[in-house]
Amino acid sequence: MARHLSDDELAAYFALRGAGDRLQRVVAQQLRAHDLTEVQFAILAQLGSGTDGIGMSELARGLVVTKSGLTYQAGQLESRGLVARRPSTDDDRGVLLHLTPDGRALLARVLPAHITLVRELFIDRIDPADLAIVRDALAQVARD
Amino acid sequence: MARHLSDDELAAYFALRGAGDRLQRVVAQQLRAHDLTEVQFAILAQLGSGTDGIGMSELARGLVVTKSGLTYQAGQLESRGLVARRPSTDDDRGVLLHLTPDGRALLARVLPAHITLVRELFIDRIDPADLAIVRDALAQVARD
DNA sequence: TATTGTTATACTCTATAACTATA
DNA sequence: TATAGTTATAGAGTATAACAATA
Repeated sequence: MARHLSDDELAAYFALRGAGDRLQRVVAQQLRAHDLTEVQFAILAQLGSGTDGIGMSELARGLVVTKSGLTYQAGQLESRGLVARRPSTDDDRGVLLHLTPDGRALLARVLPAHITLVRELFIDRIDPADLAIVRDALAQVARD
Repeated sequence: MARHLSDDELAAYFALRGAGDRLQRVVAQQLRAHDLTEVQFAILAQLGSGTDGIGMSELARGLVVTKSGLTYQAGQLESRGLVARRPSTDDDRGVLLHLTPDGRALLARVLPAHITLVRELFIDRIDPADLAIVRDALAQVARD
């Protein structure tokens, strides 16, 4: 078992944490301007990917939160008219969460700003020739 | 202004967020086994870098938290005997926070496990030839 | 029996503002 | 006046456990 990290390895680790933290902080700040937290944005983004609505349990698993935590956040978003609950047709226990038109409109306003931020802070700072290497390397880290 | 991200760019962004989130989640889990939160670990790690103690305001700025937030966390750590407050000699308003022997001992137990985790999850998954590229690229993202 | 979703509840953490003391 | 640090306080968010309804 290795007992230490070399200077280069430590620098790489700090760079990863620094980049991840920076991006998270700036994104959170941008979302706050739309009165959204990161969790709420993640919910809207998930719901925006499909068109059919997503069950509460499945959504909670995908976002790595508890069911009760999601119930709370869904309530917050529902009270603002951004999402709505619909009973599931296949499973009488189920509830499908989906975007309202207002929710979809908000997402459509927020996403471009989000993308611009990602470009400014991340993509545009990396030599295009290196981007594939960075992508593949980081994908390995996220891999189970 | 660019209005979208290419598939490759999007994949790179997801990889960065995925890697950052993954690392944060796993590290938090490991720290929880020592009854430490990430903030508390960050405080201990900062205090462990030097030997002289750090002022509350300076520490709060470094960790991007408010003074009152740090007062709370310092109180948590102090009640567990991991840190101690000492009045500053140069500035009668100041308080220097420093590690107790117990705090230093805990840090000495936690750090190797932390380093092993970083190696397993990050360093060892990247081709050594690519590590410098990843490091430099990510350092650009963290840069102001 | 297991799963879906909600509720009640308690707890942790964070920030704001007010305050004291010193620079 | 500004800064160091604490305190009081309130608010947001999260998890646990108990619950009802359905699979």
